[in-house]
Amino acid sequence: MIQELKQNYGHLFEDALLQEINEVGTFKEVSEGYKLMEVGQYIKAMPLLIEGAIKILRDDEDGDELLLYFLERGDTCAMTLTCCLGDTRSEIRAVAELDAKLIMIPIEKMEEWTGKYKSWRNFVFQSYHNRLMEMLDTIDKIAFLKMDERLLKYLKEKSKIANSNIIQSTHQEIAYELHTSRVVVSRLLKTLEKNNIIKLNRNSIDILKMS
Amino acid sequence: MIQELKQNYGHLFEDALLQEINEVGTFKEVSEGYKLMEVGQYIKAMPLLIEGAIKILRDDEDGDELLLYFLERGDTCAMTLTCCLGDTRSEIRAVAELDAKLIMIPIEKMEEWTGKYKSWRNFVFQSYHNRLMEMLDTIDKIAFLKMDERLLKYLKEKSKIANSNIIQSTHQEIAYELHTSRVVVSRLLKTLEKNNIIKLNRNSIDILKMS
DNA sequence: TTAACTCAGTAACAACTGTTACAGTATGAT
DNA sequence: ATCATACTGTAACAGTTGTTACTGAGTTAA
Repeated sequence: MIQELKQNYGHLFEDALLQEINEVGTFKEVSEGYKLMEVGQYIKAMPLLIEGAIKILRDDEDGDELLLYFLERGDTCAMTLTCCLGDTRSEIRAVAELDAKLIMIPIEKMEEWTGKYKSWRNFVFQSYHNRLMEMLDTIDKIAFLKMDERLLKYLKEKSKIANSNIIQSTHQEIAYELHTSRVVVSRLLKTLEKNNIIKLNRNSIDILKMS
Repeated sequence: MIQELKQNYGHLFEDALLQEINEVGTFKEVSEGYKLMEVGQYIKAMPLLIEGAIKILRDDEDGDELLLYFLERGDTCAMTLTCCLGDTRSEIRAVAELDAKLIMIPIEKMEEWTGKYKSWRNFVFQSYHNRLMEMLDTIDKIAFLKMDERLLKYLKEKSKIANSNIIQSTHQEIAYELHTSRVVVSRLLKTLEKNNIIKLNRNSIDILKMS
């Protein structure tokens, strides 16, 4: 495991810390769609993402959902960090967007390392910072943009994460993540296709213009 | 200053830290409406709120705005924390919601103290946690609630912050903070009045039912 | 090849929100 | 008292989004 760790986090952490991570961390490999975290679940470990992508979703009590943001290589889940402190339950749901490789750190180490390693502390602060910025961005989108703009941004983000111009999703799946209905998504996608921005196929969408 | 510091933060921080805060912090008293932070401004100090309340607003490029959340006694601004790290500009606007008393800490101390004092570290983490939870709450409101529910929640929050059943705002001011139009606010408020939930006056609203 | 199922396209309509316009009332300044 | 201004109420309408219903085209399994 140590080589993948060094590759992704070597520039961030000092050797002693990398050594400790290697000792206490457990390697985990999950496939696309794997549920890493459910709402209400207690958090026992903190993930360091080595490869792949994870999507973070917010659920409300009526079963509605909304995509908050994606995590990529080098990221960790700030929600996990934050939950460790209060020993509270998860407020969000985490699902593998792509096949992913993770190192799971027992939460007891969290506090120990924040005192011991400056690099760890900075990593944690930086993670909080990134996540707050993502949340702000999410708020901007739902507060200030109309559905057609949100949809287009969503498609571009998905495309970037998957590193492909082809998005493998049904209209229904997109509707869930944007918290709207399938019919609305179909309608807006059709308009995007008419404007030669995308091409629609069954179960997939080609992005033609990345502008 | 030391007595107000001890009163509000004495249970959180050890004496040595309180002493340091007292030495390097500067006391600041501002009145309602005072702009503590504009978008794009560099951040030179971190505020510890002693008394009063501060509202945190998000602006978009078209001059539209949206209320994110309120800070109260004992809170600090996580956005400030986060900006200190990257030496970046503020992403938000902060305005005194009520007359407020603050202690301003030079940002150089931030990192020094996170290494030195466990209580400070925990305070900073807890602040991040609280702010992330507030942001989640804000997202819930704008994503899952209709305008009438958002309006009612807004009124109740304002009332709680001001510690009064009377809200001193015009419909236009409310419209700005909810990112909608004055006419929509007037319309929905009228409906709330018809349902005996509020009473409307010029420049103020009485909340009748707090349920 | 059927049958069952999933997915996408479309129309018609409803609900909610945003916009424009105008009227009336309260407030404060001169 | 008069005037200008700020605030609120209301109507009429437009635009966006959400809902229901139905159709037909792919896909998969028996």
